[in-house]
Amino acid sequence: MSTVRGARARARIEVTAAIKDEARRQLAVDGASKLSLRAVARELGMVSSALYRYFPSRDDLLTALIIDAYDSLGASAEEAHAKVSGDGPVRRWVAVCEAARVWALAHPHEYALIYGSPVPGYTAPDTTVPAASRVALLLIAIVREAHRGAGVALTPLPAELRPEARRMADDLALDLPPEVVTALVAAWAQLFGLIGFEVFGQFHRVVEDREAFFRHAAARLGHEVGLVFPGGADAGGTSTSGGGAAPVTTASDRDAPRRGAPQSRAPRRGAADRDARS
Amino acid sequence: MSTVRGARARARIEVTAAIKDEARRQLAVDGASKLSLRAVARELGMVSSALYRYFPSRDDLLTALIIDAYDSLGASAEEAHAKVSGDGPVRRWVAVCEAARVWALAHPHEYALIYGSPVPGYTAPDTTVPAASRVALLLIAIVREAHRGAGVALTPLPAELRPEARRMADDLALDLPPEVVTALVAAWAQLFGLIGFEVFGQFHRVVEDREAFFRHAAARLGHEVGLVFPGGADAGGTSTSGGGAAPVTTASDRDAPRRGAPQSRAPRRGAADRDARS
DNA sequence: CCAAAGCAAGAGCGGTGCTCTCTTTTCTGT
DNA sequence: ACAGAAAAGAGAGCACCGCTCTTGCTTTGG
Repeated sequence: MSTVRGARARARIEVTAAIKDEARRQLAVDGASKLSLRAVARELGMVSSALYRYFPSRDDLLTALIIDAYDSLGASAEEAHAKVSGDGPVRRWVAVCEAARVWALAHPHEYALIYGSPVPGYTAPDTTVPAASRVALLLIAIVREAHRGAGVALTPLPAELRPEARRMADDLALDLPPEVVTALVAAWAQLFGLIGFEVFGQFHRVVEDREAFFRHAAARLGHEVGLVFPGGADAGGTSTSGGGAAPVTTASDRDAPRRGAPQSRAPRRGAADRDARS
Repeated sequence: MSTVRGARARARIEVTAAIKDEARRQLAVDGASKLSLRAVARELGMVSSALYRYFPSRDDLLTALIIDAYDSLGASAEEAHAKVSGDGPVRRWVAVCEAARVWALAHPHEYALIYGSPVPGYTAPDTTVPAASRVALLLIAIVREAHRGAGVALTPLPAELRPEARRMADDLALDLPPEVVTALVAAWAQLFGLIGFEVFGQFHRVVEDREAFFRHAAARLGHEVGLVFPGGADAGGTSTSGGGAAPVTTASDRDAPRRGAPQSRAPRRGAADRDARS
């Protein structure tokens, strides 16, 4: 009953997919705000009114594209994560961040659709929530596992933020300390700040080697959420001292004890963290 | 030069301002993509074609609005900075960040215009650059002064990033070490990541006490660029040691399992419902 | 004072999202 | 197997959009 529900049902699925494909194609050319039902219909050889049999309005088509974009991004991130699932948390964290960046650069207009300015007069329905959460859930899972496994390094919260931090911890991941959850939410937003600036061209004439820059920034973000850098390499294997964990030099700031011996018994391929990729 | 150049010239200036005002008003209601020259003209009691005497196209009107928005944001930030110019670098840093956030929340559509998805088919002319740089220059100035004064804490860079970091340092602020410039650029993007997520509704049902959250995140950002926290106060005055600088305590070390085993990373539906833009 | 320049108005072009009606095709219950 | 229901396409039409071009009127500077 579920497989072939008749020629009509199958045709509907196909036409729906064709509409979304053509819409996505136009999206990549003209951007979301120029998405035109008539143009899509024209390209598909149908008449504009016929599209309304499939999507009751332009906004509904947009919603479908948004969900697809979230899912595409989420799938990319999950796939990248799965590829390094045996590695340490920092590496997994950076892998997910990089996957998000790569996806965004490959699909700038779809990225704009989901993380850019909201389309005015349009509010995304709750149907988008599960798809939208995938990357965040991945990040949470990485940090949670790091916490469960090797432990995470905590940064104390100011008093004024403590109740809110506890609330967020309750909402999002009950088994993580509020300090970590707070840092995680911030890192989540900051990650897409980095990606957005690159995709939207704000780094034009500012950052040239954007891949290296992003990798470093993502690693710093990972440190910020408390992931412990094994073996002492932030990202290069050549940095001094124990990891990006603590500032190292100049005047005033003397650093605090790191957890774990800096160089002792790299549990796994610590230092080569990212050199393997170049 | 701007003295009375005849009634006609003055009228032109006034009408131009009136058009921009009305356009801004519509922007705040309907958003950038719904900006309609005809509607502006209608509201102003003129005919649509007359507007083209003042702005040769819709995009040129948009450019004018963009520059105004950058300038408005920049002025807000500079004003906030001036108000705390006697304080330490962290305070000034956070003040500028908060000013940007407050401005963005007060002018969400103008914020979307300058930091949201770029309008497709529209590329901002170089005329926008000076206005767009004001906030960044302010952040640079704060860090530079902190560096000259109390010294900043450095975070070592990975080898692969060093050439690029040096290049950025040369471009942006010759008298700052590359490590700081790199962190500064990252913090700049991350700051607008935080603001953007809040303005665009990504924090809906995730962060409630957004002001406290932002203040903390901004302070962490300040630390990340090497600002030294005086007296150990993060934002409220309860943090230990030399500032939010270093992780202080570690989380559970309870049964750290051997990490060879592929643990299921059970995402476990943890009440994680967030809303994308609303 | 008068030609030149600036300006408003109107008509018009091709485009948009969307609705309504009418016809054709496919599915389904008896 | 067939009639009725449901789904789908076609086309006309509405009100809007950005933008262009032509036609007159007003201001201004030499």
